[in-house]
Amino acid sequence: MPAGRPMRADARRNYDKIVATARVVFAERGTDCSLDEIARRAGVGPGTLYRHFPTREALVDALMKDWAGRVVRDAEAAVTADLPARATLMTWFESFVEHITLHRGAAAKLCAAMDDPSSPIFGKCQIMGEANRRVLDHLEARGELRPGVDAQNVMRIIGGIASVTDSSRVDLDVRPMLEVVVDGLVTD
Amino acid sequence: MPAGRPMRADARRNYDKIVATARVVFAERGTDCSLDEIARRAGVGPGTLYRHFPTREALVDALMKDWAGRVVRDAEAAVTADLPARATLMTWFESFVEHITLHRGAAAKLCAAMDDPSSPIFGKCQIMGEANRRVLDHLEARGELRPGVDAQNVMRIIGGIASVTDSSRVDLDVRPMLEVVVDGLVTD
DNA sequence: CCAGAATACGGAGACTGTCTCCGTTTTAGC
DNA sequence: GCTAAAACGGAGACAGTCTCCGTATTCTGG
Repeated sequence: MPAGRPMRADARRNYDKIVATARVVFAERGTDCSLDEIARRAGVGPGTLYRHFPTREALVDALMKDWAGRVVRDAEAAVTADLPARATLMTWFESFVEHITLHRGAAAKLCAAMDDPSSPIFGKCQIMGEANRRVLDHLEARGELRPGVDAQNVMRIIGGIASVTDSSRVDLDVRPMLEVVVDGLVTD
Repeated sequence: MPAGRPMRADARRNYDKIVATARVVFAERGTDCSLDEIARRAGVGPGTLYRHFPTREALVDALMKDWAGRVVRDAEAAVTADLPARATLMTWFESFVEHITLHRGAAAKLCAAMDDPSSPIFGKCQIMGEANRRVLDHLEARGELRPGVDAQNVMRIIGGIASVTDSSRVDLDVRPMLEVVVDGLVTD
């Protein structure tokens, strides 16, 4: 991002207050909570919130500041652990699901943004996509992946599992589902 | 459903008008359109709509009157065609996705209702679940399915793929994704 | 066929959430 | 300090959900 000139002190203060409050409220009520409530609890007017974050996704994006680093780190860890393909994929996919379901409702938003370059969180999807490709390429190079598998589609499948799990009333275990996908990806 | 007494003539008339209009508006704008708009276009007051259909899902459910029959028929067809496991699953899963994405936004609602007996469309999920189990049981009996696969989870995975596809801005082909899942389900 | 009871209608409006506009306040730079 | 630029914040427009209750329609039995 172009630096522009530094933010004015009050702007910076409010920006930070909003982000901090959003983190709390998103955790409490999920990503679809009222934005005006966040503004109220942050002690700013709604106008201030919307000036800093024109859309809900822009706010979600701001919360994911250090998220990208964690994603890349986990992908790298899965690769360097140098385990059998099945274990590598399971580890990575579990991380994937965990990252994408940080807040309730986030998974569906991320999935929807995967093919929407105009979305503020499209960049995050790209990062996720690159991390995912990193893992798959590694396995492919070792011939442990079935040919013709598109990394983007793998991301969609795992994203779908995460979304469904996230929107379910009950607490589901994603691993059996991930195992099916893993079995569908590895060569035997 | 217990018959109760027959509906009053005007009630029946309005009920039918609302359902017919909802079919049109859902097709135009998806399952998340304004319910008041449906009422307006059906020429009834909002009160009337909400009396007949207390929730949006109750209305969705009413639209799926003949849906259940089609689902069961397709599952049966996939079984009786007696094709190899891969082809059977692909055929069935493609039908599954088609049925669950009848209207934009429907897939996510169906998935969320899968584990929510209080949802008006829970019954539809049950039907879908039984149809799906029917197909999987058939393959399992022939030893063409990997052991330990839970039909409910398969439904969630396919539902997830459908949801993600449905919410995507671009027009995706689900088949490559379904193929991964199929590969993960069949014995080689 | 008509009167009365039962049922259903419908729309005004309460409520909640989104988002904007613009008069007022705060900050930064000189 | 003074001024211009930047940011604030909250009133309020707008849209969607959903309810309440006075009014209208339908059904029933005499």
